Formats: sequence, structure tokens, C-alpha cells
Amino acid sequence: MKPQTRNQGNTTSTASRGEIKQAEVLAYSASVIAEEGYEKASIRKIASAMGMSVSALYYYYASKEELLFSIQYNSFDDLVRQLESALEGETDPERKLYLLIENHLEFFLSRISELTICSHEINTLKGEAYDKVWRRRRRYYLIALGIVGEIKAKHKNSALQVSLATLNLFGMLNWIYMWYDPGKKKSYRVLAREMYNLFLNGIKSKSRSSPTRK
Amino acid sequence: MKPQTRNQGNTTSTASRGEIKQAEVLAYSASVIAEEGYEKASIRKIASAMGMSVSALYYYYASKEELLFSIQYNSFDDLVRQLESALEGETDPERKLYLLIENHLEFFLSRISELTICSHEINTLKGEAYDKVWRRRRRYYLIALGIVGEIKAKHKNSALQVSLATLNLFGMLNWIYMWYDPGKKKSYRVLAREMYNLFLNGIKSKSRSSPTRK
DNA sequence: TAAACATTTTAACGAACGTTCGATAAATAA
DNA sequence: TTATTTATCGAACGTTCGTTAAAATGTTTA
Repeated sequence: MKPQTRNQGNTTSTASRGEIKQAEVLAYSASVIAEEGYEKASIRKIASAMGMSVSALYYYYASKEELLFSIQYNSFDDLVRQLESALEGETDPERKLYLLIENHLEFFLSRISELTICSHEINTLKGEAYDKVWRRRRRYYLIALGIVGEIKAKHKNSALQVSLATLNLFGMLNWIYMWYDPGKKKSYRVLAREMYNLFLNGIKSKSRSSPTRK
Repeated sequence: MKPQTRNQGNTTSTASRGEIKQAEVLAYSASVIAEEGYEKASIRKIASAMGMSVSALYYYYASKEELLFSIQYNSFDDLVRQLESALEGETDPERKLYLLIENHLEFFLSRISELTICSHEINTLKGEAYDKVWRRRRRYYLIALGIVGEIKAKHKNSALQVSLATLNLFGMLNWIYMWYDPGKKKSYRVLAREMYNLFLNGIKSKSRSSPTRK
């Protein structure tokens, strides 16, 4: 029988051999898919990358789509959980913003393949699988939206368009996978502070007009 | 004989029938590839989207790769040209920043499929084709980097990391294709102003520290 | 008109794709 | 030990992929 999808509800945190291997398959899949893109990353490439036969892989996951779904769903799920735990007890909206950015970047660097897939393959899944991931993603977005809204209120910056600003924040956060070089080992804290300053000062300020034309 | 790739060097701007059709093929290709992604957008889908046979398509473009290359190269080329012409004679760095953002968004909205492909398929091409596009892209990046550097100097903000800030700017700009809804017809000028204010105020300010931990 | 060139079509090629099947091997339980 | 479950394998399935050859049409030129 196929091992269960996740270690949900197990009071003991023992992972069976099958569950370990299943997680290993997911990790290899993530690195190949992140490297090649979902469509180009064939099942055969993934299998041979971990020295496994194609059908052994199908023993753990019923389809290629399920691989992508599991990667995205688990990543977003963990990302949201980790964020909610980091925000617990915090009241200062600016501190919350910093924690969100730091959490996102730390998570990105520790699971670079998975997060690359979360960014780049955001519209690859369809139907119910897409919806399930979307709901996780939506939860994350709403937390960010709430924080930006609190900062807006605190600084009485009535001209700020909260949702637009939030989308721009995610633009900065999600674009990292395009330029970040793991070889350079840039600390996520340095990145987080830079991005935090840029975004916070950007939305705090009330001077909102474009320079006059010539 | 195959029509020439572009109307380069033609003093007269007459486009032959073949050139027109070639451009039409490129436009349909762009819309299908933007919609489905490069790998999933098959030649057969593109051909049937414009009611053409597969081999007729190959009469105009030698390979699927050449299609992607032409879309990306032409788009970046036009984008850079249009920017350079907009910046001509401008000296105020903040005004230049605004023009860059406005130009980018205007271009994005008028050629949404092409720019989506420029963002999403940035690492799809390999080898020489990739390099050629990269050089166009690099040119665009360097212009932006220069402008951000000038603003930094003007405001004596020595703590600002220019390249990091520029990458964040591109993050905001390039991520738009993920959330922009053409149906809502949001003006590019509204977007441009919002993004300009966010980014400019973000990099102008000298307060650069993260909030203290609990 | 005929000759030359431009464009499109039908039909197929080999390769790669995701997936499945039935037969084993390995590990665990009786 | 045997019986049973868990895991792996090679080989094949039908389909789709990018690409091409050769022949058939349009279109322009002489």
C-alpha cells in the first residue's frame, strides 16, 4: 500500500521508511523541477536524478501533477505556519512587516527549489489542485495585506493603495529567485533589512506625486 | 525564399506581404506562449490558433526556439529604444526614474503577451540565443542602475545598496504580469505613480535599520 | 502565355512524453 | 520456516512532440 501523504495527526513523530523515501522523492523532484521548469522536467529525469526507476517513483506519487501539487501545497502551508508562529504576540505593525519579510527570505534560502517552484509555477496547476494551493497562498496574502493596512492607518497615509503596495511587496519577494546566487551566500538578514527599509519608507511617506513634465 | 527577419536598414518602411505575415505569426505565437508557457505551447496549437498548417509556420520561422528568441529579442530591443528616446535630454534623476517606470508599464500594457514572456521565460533560452537576449536585457538594467545611482548620490544616501534596490525595482515591475487584470483597465499612469512614489521614497530615506527584537 | 518564385498542404519521421502492467526482490510478520 | 506486505524493476502502451520532405497551389514576372 502507498504510504500516507503526510505525517498528519500522528501523535508520535516517527516517520516510516516509506514516508522518508516519499519525502526524498519530493526533494529530488523539487530540485529538478526548479532547475528545468515543470513541463521540461520529465519523470524520467527526476527518477534518474535519484537513481530510481520510473515506476518506483509512481509507487509514491500517482502522477506528475501530484508531485507539483505536493511541493507547492506543503511549501505554502509551512510558510504560512512559520509566519503565523513568528507573528504570535506581536502588535507593532512595522515589526510585523519586518518579520514577514525576514521569514519569507529565510524560508526562501532554506528551501530554494520549493520556493522557486512556488513563484514560477504559480499558474501551472489547474482545477481543484490549483484552488487548494490558491487558498494557502491567499491566506498568506491576506496576512501581508493586513499588516500593510495597519501601517497605513498608523501613519495616516490615506493616499496609499494598500493592495497595490502589497502586490509590489510580493513582487520584490517573489522575484528574488530570478537573481539570487546561492554561491555568494548573502545573508537573508541583510536582504531583509534592505527590503524592509525600502518598502516601509516607501509606504510611510506622504509625498505622492509624479514629477512635473517639462 | 524566406522573408528577412526584420525591416532593418530599409529606408522605405514598406513591409512586404511575407513580412506582415511573419509579424502576424509572431503575434499569435506570443499570445499562445504567454497563455500556456513555452514548453506547453506546442507548434500545433500556435498553428491552429491562427488557422494555419504546421509547416506553413515553419516557412516563416525555422524552429520553435527562433519564435521565442524573436519575441524576446524584439521586445527588449523596442523597450530599450523607447526608453532611451524617452530619457533623451532629461537630466533630473528622479524624473528619469519616473519615465523609466512609466515607459515600462505603458509598454507592458500595450504588449502584454510579449512582456509576460520576457518575464516568465527569462531562463528558457540557452546558448547564443540566451546571450543575445541577455545583452539587450543587460542594457536595460544598466540604465536603471545608473538612474538609481544618481538618485543615491543626489540624496547622499550612502547606506543604499544600489544594485539590490534596482533588482527590487525590477521585481515590482516584472511581477505585474502575475496579477494585472486587463479587464479592469487600470491606467498605467496610476500604477506608475504609485510605484514611483513607493520606490523613490523608499530609497531616498536614510533611516535604515530593522526594528529591535523583543 | 509560360516560367519563376512564393506560399501552403498532406503525410510522415523518430524521439520523448506520462503512465501502466506483470513479474520480482526485499523486508516484515506469522 | 512460510506467508504477506512493501518496494522496485524492465518493458511496453498510446499519444504528442518538433521537425521535414515532396508535392500542390497561388502569385508575380517575362
